[in-house]
Amino acid sequence: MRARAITHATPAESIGERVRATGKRMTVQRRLVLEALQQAKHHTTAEEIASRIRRQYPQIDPSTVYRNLEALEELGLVTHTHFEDRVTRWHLADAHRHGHLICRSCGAELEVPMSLLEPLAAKLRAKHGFVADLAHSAVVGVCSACASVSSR
Amino acid sequence: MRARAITHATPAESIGERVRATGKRMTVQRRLVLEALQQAKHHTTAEEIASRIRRQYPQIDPSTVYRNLEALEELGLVTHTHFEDRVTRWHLADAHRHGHLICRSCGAELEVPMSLLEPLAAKLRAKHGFVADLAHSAVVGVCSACASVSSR
DNA sequence: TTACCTGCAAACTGTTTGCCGCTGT
DNA sequence: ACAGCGGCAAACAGTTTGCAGGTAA
Repeated sequence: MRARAITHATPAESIGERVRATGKRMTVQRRLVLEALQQAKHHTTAEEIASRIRRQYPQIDPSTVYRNLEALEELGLVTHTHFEDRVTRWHLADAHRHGHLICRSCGAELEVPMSLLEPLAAKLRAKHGFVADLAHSAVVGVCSACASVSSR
Repeated sequence: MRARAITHATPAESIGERVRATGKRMTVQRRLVLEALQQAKHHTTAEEIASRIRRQYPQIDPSTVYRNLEALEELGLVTHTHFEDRVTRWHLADAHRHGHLICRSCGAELEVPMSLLEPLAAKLRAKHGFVADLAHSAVVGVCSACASVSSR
């Protein structure tokens, strides 16, 4: 058995196959984008991905990162979410899905299990036939620490 | 009793008072921004506000609109929400609050009563002490029409 | 060999900022 | 009178696009 540089839920080989199966190619840059996403574990920004890649591949261009993220998202391998700023966060599609709570006062990020958000999704589906993706945008509010300070 | 140009829940006079009470001023441009927000009823963008004002006051500058929206938000007279694009939506703070559902397939916008979202907010408050503002960001997903098409 | 993909440079959108003269209070 | 405010122009961040040469399959 061949040694693997990457030990992850989805082996690099099958990702390569999925990419090639659609007529797309597995380039060095595309692999590096995928590796950067795996190493980050949680959500990252395109800029973070670019600068991480730049360490071993300095000529990487931001536009290449963006184009790859878009291509990989089309293949269903990558998804993105929105926080409170203007920056898109990216992660592997098979990564552990969860909701995000963002404190508008201190910027703290909390993660909550999807099971907590699911009842609302079920209600929206039942009442409006709307299939909500509650992990797509962070929930904005005030965290417990900031709330207790401001209520004094 | 004096006739009012604006008939709205919050009379223009008291808005002017609230503005002046904090050392800020009620300028022509600021009044026009407020009027544009009232006329739009629902969420609008800064650019929409600017172009609406431009009809009767052509020299208005986008930066003036932004600065006014920011100032009025500080006073609690105006709030903003985020949809799926990169554009901020603005509305009067006393406007009817509601949640937004945005279809990522056809772009349709649905409004839902806050009462539907409230149970989740209550849960987040109870479990995490997090005071969620569920009207701040639209809920992204797939509307019933698009969902039924794509599931065939 | 032929799409697909890359790096580079330039454009683009929504928004912010510095400056300086004007104006509401 | 004087701090707040407006218009203008320029800067800004994040992202997208056109191009021409390079490379995976």
